Amino acid sequence: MFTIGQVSKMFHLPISTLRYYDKEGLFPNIQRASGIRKFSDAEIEALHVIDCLKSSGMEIKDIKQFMEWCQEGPSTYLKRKEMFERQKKVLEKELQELEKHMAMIQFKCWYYEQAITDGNEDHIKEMMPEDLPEEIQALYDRSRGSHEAD
Amino acid sequence: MFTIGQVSKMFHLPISTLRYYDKEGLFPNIQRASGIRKFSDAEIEALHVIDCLKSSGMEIKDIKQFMEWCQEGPSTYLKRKEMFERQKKVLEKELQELEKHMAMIQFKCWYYEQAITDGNEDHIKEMMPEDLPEEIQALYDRSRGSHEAD
DNA sequence: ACTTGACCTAAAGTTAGGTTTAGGCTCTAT
DNA sequence: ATAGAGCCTAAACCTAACTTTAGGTCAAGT
Repeated sequence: MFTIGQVSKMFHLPISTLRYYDKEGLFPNIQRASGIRKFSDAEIEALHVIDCLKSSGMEIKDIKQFMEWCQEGPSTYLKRKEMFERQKKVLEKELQELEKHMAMIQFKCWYYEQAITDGNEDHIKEMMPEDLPEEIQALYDRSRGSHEAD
Repeated sequence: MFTIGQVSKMFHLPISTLRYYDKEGLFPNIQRASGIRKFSDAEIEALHVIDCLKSSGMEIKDIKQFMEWCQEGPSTYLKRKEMFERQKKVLEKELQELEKHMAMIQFKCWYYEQAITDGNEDHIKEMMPEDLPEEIQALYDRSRGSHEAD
């Protein structure tokens, strides 16, 4: 069992945020000892899940919904599973985007390194349609994959 | 050269958002023909960069700063390169988090599949400290990697 | 006795990133 | 010539997710 202050340090979250989460119904079963919140394993687990679901952009109210399902017992197993499967797809898409953006950033790092070496962008821009070093070209192409291709 | 409507479709961004970006100074050199914005290659490239930088959580005002550096010419090459290098680190961290969260989601998918099969969570919870199937244990462990280990 | 630290609430305030509204201009096709 | 499409601005509005404020309880140490 932990106090709000301990949990705050554990998860690097302000106390005010934990209270806000509680108020929003994210710890539907939290116990209290004369008014003071007692964070048990259930709430710690909830916070891991919150971290995970928030990272894929899920809103507080939908996370709350999940927490409510957890209260309702076995009848909601399927809903809960489906929800994680949906989130899996969201994360997969996010991962793809992230890789695209990483390629662009690597390209840009190379680009500015060259520009610094050359003192200008003229040389690079001449190469730009197709005459980039193979590896760099690959980064560039990856960084624009599918903008109209969906 | 494209109109705002064409660009809106190209990037799947509302027209209002493009105008907002312009107002915030993200297209510092955009040309106009009798009041109407003309999006050239420079602005299209800017939008690719905006997409990329926004995805790592960079704020509009910092993206604006970058666009201003682009206006200032060769004297800012180093700043621009350093900025992309910082963002690279941000994305790398994001990638790590994403993988952690993916592991948790996969674990949860397995968990609820089991729960549905068993009709309850009792069996799983008994296994929970250490007796999970090896592959599942690996997911679980990855999903909690480094919460106090920093 | 009193100060300090850690907890509590309700309610107001903040911020970023848009979106909507209201009004107006200018082509083009009917 | 008039209706519709697509462009424009300024300014008001919106929302989620917090954060801050103001005021209060309670236990431990000095």
